[in-house]
Amino acid sequence: MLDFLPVSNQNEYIGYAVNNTKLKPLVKNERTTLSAADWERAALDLIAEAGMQALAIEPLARRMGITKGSFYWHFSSREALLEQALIRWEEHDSRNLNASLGEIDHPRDRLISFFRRVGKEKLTHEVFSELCSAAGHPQVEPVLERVAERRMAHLSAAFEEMGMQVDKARHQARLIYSVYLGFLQLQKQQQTPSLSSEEFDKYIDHVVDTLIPN
Amino acid sequence: MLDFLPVSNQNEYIGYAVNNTKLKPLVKNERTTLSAADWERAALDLIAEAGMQALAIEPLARRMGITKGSFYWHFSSREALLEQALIRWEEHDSRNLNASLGEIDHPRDRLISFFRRVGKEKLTHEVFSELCSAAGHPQVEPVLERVAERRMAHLSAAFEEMGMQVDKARHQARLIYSVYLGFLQLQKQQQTPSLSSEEFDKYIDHVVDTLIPN
DNA sequence: CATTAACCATACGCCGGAGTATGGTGAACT
DNA sequence: AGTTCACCATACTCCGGCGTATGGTTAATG
Repeated sequence: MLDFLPVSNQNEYIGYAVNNTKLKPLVKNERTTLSAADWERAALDLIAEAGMQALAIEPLARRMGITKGSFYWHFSSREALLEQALIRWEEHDSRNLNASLGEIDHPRDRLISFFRRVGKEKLTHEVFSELCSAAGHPQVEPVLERVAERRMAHLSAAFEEMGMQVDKARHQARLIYSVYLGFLQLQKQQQTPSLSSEEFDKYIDHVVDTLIPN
Repeated sequence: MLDFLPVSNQNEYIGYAVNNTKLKPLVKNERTTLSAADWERAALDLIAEAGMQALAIEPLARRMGITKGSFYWHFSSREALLEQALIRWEEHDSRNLNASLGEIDHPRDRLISFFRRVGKEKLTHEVFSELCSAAGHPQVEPVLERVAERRMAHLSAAFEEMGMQVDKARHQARLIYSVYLGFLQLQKQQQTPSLSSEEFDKYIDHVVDTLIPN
């Protein structure tokens, strides 16, 4: 299970739990107290599994073996939880993008790695996929827009580095990003080869061949 | 407003309304009785506007200026309505696909027209877009699978006609269909050029150039 | 003209999730 | 030792959609 923003809780919430109670890792605990971050992570897990419409606070609480009473101490509403969870996810995704594409020298390899990444980082992608299904949701929409902008900027930059003129690079970036989105959609429909088969590899090769120059 | 399966109501429902009451177009009517087909069309309209999760029977009834009492005469449940509405939509879409692609001679033009179709037939595409957001829904999933299969078969056939070997044609079809799905997604995120601008046309040209040989 | 059948309205009970109120508990500090 | 505070449980109310029951209305028909 990924962690989504490991520590650095300087901005934890507005004025609530800090949960620094782990100065001494007590003996019989392992039933310590929950923090807002725990709820956010659980929310993202649930979204990944069951989609946005399944994000209800009571089922979530049941799933965590706890009651609503806890939730409404950490958050003022369901909306607030979603907001924080989305922020957490977006930050995580943004860092991820830089980490996995920032340190690859050749732009061609960067582009290829963009596709290969679909298989890795499952949770992040599952969340993303569900968020895409919830475009139109007022809280989700701006997130998707920013993420798309960021990713397409990366792609576009890579193409420019490969000597493509700006307009064409933009178009190509949009095109590739569309392919990526469409792939996620087909994946949700179980209409994509099993992701680690040779069929899949051949398809990826085909995509790379037709979409990435050189 | 499109009609989705105009007449031919031989299979109207199981044994219910036939609604042939319009033998004499009476004078003061225009407040005639509703049929199951009316509910199905209204359901599709609602899905197109607000998505699957908004398909609730009471709001739908309000929207139609009527009450639940009518609905439960025509249908046994919300699920039954959805089922019929999806059947209606799928048939309509299937006929549409053949109509708009079946009579174009050159396969290249057929492929190009596949993209241009996104702009036309708004309602159908809006419904489709919302259905995509509801992949995972047990009643929607099989529909999406069949539709994807049908469309990719068309695309694949066109590429083969252009002299492409079978495997490559399949891959290319999947690729193009992915682009199409991704485009719909970006459209829902309002991140696609305004659909009738030159920006849009240039993008389409770029797509056609890089994805369609010759 | 009375009856039947198609169609719709009204009124109900049920369920599940959102919030609220309030009280309980354990650890930490004084 | 007692108070405080962070955290959680319990028990409500409210709301909106689902499905049912039942009765009303209208048109066709014998």
